[in-house]
Amino acid sequence: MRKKEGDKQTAILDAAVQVFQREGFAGAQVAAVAVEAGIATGSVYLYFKGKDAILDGVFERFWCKVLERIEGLPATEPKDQLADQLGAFFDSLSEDRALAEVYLHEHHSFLARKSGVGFDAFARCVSLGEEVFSRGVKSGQFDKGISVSLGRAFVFGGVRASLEFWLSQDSLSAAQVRKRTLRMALSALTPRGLA
Amino acid sequence: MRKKEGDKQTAILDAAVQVFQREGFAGAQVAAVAVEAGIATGSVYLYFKGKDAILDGVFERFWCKVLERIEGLPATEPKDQLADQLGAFFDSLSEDRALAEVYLHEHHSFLARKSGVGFDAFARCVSLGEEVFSRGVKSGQFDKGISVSLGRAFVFGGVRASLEFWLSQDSLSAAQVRKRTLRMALSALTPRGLA
Amino acid sequence: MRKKEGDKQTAILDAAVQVFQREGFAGAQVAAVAVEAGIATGSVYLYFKGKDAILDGVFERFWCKVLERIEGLPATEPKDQLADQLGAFFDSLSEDRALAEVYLHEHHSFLARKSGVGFDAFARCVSLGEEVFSRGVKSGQFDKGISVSLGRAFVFGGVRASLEFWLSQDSLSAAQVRKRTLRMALSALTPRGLA
Amino acid sequence: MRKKEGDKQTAILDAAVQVFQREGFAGAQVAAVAVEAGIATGSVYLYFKGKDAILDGVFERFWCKVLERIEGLPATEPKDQLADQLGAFFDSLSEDRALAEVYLHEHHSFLARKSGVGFDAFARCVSLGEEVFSRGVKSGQFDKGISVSLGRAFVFGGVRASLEFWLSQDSLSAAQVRKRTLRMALSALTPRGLA
DNA sequence: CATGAATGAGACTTCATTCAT
DNA sequence: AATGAATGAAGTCTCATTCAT
Repeated sequence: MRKKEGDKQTAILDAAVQVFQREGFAGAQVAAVAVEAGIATGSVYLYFKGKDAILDGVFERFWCKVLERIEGLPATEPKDQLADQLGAFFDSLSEDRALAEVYLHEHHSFLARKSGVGFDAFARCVSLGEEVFSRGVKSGQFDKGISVSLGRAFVFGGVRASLEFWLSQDSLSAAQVRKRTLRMALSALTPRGLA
Repeated sequence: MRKKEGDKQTAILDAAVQVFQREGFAGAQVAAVAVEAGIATGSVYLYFKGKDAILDGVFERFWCKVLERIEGLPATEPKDQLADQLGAFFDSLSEDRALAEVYLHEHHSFLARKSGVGFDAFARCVSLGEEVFSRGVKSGQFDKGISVSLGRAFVFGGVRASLEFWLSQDSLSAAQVRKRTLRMALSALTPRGLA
Repeated sequence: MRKKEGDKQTAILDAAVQVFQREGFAGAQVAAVAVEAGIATGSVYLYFKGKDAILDGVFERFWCKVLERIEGLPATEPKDQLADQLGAFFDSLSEDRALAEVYLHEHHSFLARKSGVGFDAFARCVSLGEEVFSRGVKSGQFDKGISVSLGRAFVFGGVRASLEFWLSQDSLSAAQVRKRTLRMALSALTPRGLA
Repeated sequence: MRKKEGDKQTAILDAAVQVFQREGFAGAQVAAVAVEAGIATGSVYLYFKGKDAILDGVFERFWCKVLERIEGLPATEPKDQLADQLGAFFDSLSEDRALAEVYLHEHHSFLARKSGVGFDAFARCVSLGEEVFSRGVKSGQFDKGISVSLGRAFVFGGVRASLEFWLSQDSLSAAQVRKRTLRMALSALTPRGLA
């Protein structure tokens, strides 16, 4: 797990994801992260202010990547675009099991701080999602009886839970879970009674 | 002898929910729980083996209550029964904001232990949900292209996220969130293309 | 291990010996002594002021018994009488393995307090031993080059160690160890050069 | 990096001996040992796994020193060599009153663990003593009617008791007690009837 | 006398963070 | 910049003792 000497910040984040997954954030020791990153304990503090900042760093990197993907998506039909957005979120986590577990267990404490570059990226992702949702509502593709933020929260939560499910089993592949999850997500937002 | 005054076990659980909400489980001190419960620190250990056991106790009480509600539901149409089950889950949390927050933040560590009376109750709730889902799939009400456990996970996660949303805002009442959430949940599982 | 209801003090002492042997004095809980004695924790404090007092009680009972035996010995030749005294000490411990272990491990803390009925009995035993030793020195049976109290301490310590040895093995019976130990003890005090 | 300043391990052991003597092992606080050693409480745990390990460390150092002395003794007549061995043991303790008291009070708990470098050194000392004893028995200098291990235990215990005696008084010097003790020890093992 | 639930001071130990090198 | 030994505050849990019943 020796990282390129040139990027200790990255090495620390990678190490942190591994250690946080194994021990949980609360149970993880900064010294263990340092060992995993192949550097000295004290060096961690040259790159991060403290333990919390490492977790923030993990999610900052994550959300910036997701944001990048989402912003790179072509503007298509609301339904398709929303599916692409949720898919990007799903993929960003399913590509890294350790990160996915850390997300499931520790993301709430990241959100609680409500500030920082990472939080802004997160908020922007949410915002982009809600924009697409709004467009869909206007065009009648999405149920207008659901508040936009509630709808966004619901499908987001559903995707999150699907990931958790995927991690817990071996029968379904990430692709299978992804496909079914997106179908459910869109279905959830689609007005019923309508064909 | 000094008799058991009232119900200290209950008092501790109630206190724990408050303290865990305020400080988070990791940040909460057993001494603070004791103060909140109006007893001495050491007394907590007469009722719970340790700090972890208190958290287990909180969720054991929660899931046993949910299970009781769910088992008390009449056997109706799969769609209705599933809505009732998810509603019971939603209600059990929306009735107690502090418990809801503790649920959102700490439930994963409860699940990680995978044992105890509380876990059994949780597993039974999951099981009951999947049974209803299965029935619905057979009767054609639910999409048969979704694996039962994935579908259950998705809607469960959606409801969880709706609760989180509800806690974060003031515009929508619990009843409103509940109603829309259940509609989304059922929609998610309903085959599309069907009228 | 239920004791006669009439003598809880005795029951507590008997129980204490068992528990102190198993756990050591420091590791023993008063509650465990109470359980072993078949009474309530609080009741212990009706008979003993505290945990220390129980240990004192154990050794008080022990030394009073030893004193009784020693005082009951006939006045004979110093060599024989000293052997009888040491034998009485040895027997009082070898008759009760648990007590012997407690003696070996905890007697020093009993002595450190230097007061109480038990300590007086102990001091009297020592004194009686030294008297006989002195007589033996005068009559030339014992080495006059050894200070009386040092000689007494040495043989006492030797007997103590023999007991410890006896507890640690199974080849030699108590009687065998006793016999050889007394021979060594007398030999230790007998002037040499008389070869 | 902060280099190891001096020898903290040694400082801790020295401090521990003082504190254990004053308070007894059970009553001693790790914090007090740290203060006595002039370091922070937490630093103790950089050198020792826990409180028990400190006590083990004290006796490990002690027995290794005794072993070194004993192994350095010239091979002479069994009587002389045994006297030298016991003398080395006596000296190692009489040179440090605090250590002697700790030995008297806490050595049994060290032995109870029956493992570690210190225990091996102890066992080796015992073994060397028994070898010499055996040789003496074969050459007729020592009483063949005493089991080797019992004889070793007896004289060992006698020396231990003499040390305890020496600590308790002021009339006899260490040298005087030593001389008389060794005479008694050898006498104890010498066959009688050879009068 | 008897009970045993309750108490709460106190100890061990951990670990995020610092800083001399 | 890098190191890792040192720090010391803080928290969990124990258990001798008390006292209301």
